[in-house]
Amino acid sequence: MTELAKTFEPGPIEAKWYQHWEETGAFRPERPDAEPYTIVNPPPNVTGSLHIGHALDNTLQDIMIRYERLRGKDALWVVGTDHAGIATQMVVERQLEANQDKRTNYSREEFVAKVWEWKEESGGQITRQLRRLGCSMDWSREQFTMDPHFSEAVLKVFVDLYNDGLIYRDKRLVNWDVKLKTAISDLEVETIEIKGGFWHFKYPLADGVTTAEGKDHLVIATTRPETMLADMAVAVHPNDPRYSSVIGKEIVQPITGRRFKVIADEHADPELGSGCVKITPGHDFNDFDVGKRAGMKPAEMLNMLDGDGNVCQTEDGLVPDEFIGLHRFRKDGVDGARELVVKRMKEGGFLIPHVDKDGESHDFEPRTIQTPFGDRGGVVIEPWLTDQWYVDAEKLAQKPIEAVRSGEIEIVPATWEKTFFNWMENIQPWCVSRQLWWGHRIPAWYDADGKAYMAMTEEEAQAQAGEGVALKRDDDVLDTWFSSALWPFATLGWPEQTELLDKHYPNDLLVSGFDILFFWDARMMMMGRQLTGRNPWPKLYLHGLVRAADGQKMSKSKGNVVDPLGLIDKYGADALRFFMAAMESQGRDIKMDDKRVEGYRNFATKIWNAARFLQANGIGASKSLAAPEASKPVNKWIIGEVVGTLAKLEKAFDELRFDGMADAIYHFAWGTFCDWYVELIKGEMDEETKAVAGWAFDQILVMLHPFMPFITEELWHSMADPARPRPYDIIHAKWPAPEAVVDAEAKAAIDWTVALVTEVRALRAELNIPWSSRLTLHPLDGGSTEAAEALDRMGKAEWGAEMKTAPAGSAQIVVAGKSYAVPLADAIDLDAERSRLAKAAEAADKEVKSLQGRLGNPNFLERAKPEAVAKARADHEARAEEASRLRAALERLG
RNA sequence: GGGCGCGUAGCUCAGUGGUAGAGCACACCCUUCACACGGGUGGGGUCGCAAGUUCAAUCCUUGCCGCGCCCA
Repeated sequence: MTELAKTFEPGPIEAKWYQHWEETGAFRPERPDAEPYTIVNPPPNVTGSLHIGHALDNTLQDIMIRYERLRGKDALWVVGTDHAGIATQMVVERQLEANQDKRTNYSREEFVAKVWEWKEESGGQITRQLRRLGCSMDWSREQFTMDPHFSEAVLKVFVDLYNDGLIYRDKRLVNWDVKLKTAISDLEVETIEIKGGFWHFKYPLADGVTTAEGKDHLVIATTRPETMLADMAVAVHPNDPRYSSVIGKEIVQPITGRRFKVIADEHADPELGSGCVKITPGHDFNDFDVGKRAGMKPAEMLNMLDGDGNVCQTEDGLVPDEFIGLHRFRKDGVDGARELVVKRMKEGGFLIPHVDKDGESHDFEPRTIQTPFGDRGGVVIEPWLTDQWYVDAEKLAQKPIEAVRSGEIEIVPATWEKTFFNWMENIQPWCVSRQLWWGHRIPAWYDADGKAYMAMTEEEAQAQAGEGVALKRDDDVLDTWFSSALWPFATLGWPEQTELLDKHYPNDLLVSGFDILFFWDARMMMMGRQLTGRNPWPKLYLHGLVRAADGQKMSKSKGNVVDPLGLIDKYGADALRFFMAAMESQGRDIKMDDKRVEGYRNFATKIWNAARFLQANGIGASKSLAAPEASKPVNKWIIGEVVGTLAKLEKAFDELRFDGMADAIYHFAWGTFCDWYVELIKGEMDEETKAVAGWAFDQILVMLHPFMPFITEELWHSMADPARPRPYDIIHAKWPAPEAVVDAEAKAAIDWTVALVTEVRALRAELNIPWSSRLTLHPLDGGSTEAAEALDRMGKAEWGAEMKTAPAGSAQIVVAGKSYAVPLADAIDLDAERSRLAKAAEAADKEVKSLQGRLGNPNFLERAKPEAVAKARADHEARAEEASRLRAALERLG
């Protein structure tokens, strides 16, 4: 055995073993004939660094992988990074900006080359950090979504889906980010409430027409007055009697002079404001639908903004010159189109002021507006009319919906299924084109007439178009999630039918945060079913968020981000991992709690010191996988406890109850092995005991290994005799197989010993009896006098002769219904002893009373389950016995 | 407005149709030869509120109050 240092220092041990594992290829040993077990890691952004959420996500996966590896499976944990289109492009653009440079100073090829350069130098920081956490992924097959084979798969998927009619080009409103100048997915839009205004305007009716009430105008209200420049209709509800006479009549827009119709549409709510709504189909999602219903084609819809969100001339040329080039609304303290529109309308007498409750007049009514923001750019999203590529998500969603409904795919915890169905059943077309340079460029080539040719290469496209036809490739790239949706199979070689793919696809489990259920998980299901005909995995485990100690979401802007590497430096990776497991109860968010991490660091130290004790007593590595032969109750008992713990642990693994796993191993190792077994065997170190102790400790190491890989590997080796080193590392050890059962007799005996020792200790503590004074216990009614050794060592007490009555000046204890007198030579504190006994008697009485009440109720006897009645009877008898013993003891005391 | 979840010891969280558990914190004792990052012993909860179902409710149902998240 290698002698252990007095204190456990995680740092050097972690570095040593991780390097050893990686160098020896330990993360994926050759196991060609073993049953496969596969998890793909959610690929972190190549720009990312390890945050606490990654620590949780990856710890849970590593626990599963290490567990299955110990169980002998060919465990493969696929790892890699994601090219993260927008995020990565932003990083490199910011770098350029820092040097007064910008992207557009370069050609596309030059810029993309710069991004690659950045990726090689600074990308993938996170993969180094995952190693600090002890994650055992297969680094030898590390992937990147822009790798050649992966990129080829992406393009193939695009072409195939297009040919299957599942991808199409369409002119629709998209969520346009005016800062990043690209379309983004509706999932990337965050709705935030901001303070805004609600303006009311008069829209004059043309040609002298008046309403039923005799008005020569309609009143419209809006939170976005600037869009007036592209208004194309005013809508009223078809059943609104106030306006039925003006439907089909025309409005003259005061600023542009544009004439357009009053149309009937149910979108106009008669209860809301005046009941009239201005319609700007090119700049509002609702209005777009209204416009389509009114017969307008997307191509005819007016657009008044450019990609930067500045006013441009509309197709009909009616926007006054003074508006052209203005920002959509006040920006950087400079008024924009919104402010000028209000000013001109007011000057023209078309603004209806808002009168507040104090009778004061204002241009607008202050309101809280639900406003869409881009989650990356951080600016207000503009609904913008553009040509984009769309995936027919509705069709692709069908199979995954059925798979989850039928149970082919299990979502854990199941509460997420409702959310999943709700989204999948109302899924919108998925806009997959992005106006970026970094990413998978869309494999579409256009001829002069705008006809598109889909092909893997330009040559193929040219062949389709015919010789001599001038082609131009689509400038856009694909949404990053489009490619990461292929992760479970393209990382294994798909579309080639490789051996790896055959063995490891479908995967066995996916672990992700619930925040990417739609972004990623659902899309893997869609792509998996469509492209491979199979579900990517049968089980999806969703965990929550790690929150700051006060329950707030962690964010850089709040400055409450906890760095997992800092926690590892302070407490060790094993402690952080154990914390993550222990706190992960299905679905709940985890509140960060350093004290708890510290507690698990202490747990690691406890294990460390237990190993030191065993070593000092000549106890080393076990010689067999099965439990050694045992004759002594204490040894039979601890073997049975291992069996019980293993059962609890495996059940928790089966149910993905990480907190249950942690609880089982923690309580066995500390509460059972260290607190009782080790104490009980002190001074009884015969060969049998040494063998059992060494075996039991090995079982702890192996069961703990998935949670605390570093300390267990270190102790695994240091427990071995240097002359006979372990035949394998613990990472490749065999999962416990005790081939033993719980011995009920031994268990009863040890339980009794534990109760005895606990009673004696309580007596000492409550009566303030110093450990220097030895006690003698006299049975009063034939109670057992076993376990003298334990009583001596752990209670500093010994058995005395049987007595009929307790002598004066005795304290008394009750163990398993039998009384013992404890004569105290020194003056006994009678009051303390009396109150101690009275308290115990009262507790027993209270329960007796409650059980009596239940048993006295004929309804209970008749209707309750027989087991419940039997248990109540047994409990009543035992507690009544105990109560009477305690009362008797009290009486004897006088 | 729709959906989901949560309110259990001072704190962070488990849990079960038969009168509640853990860790931390707290109090007292202990430098006992593995461990003070330790050992021992305790105190502490009308399980958010109200009704209902039941022999029995912290657990099931409904309503209310408070908090959080997602979607429109």
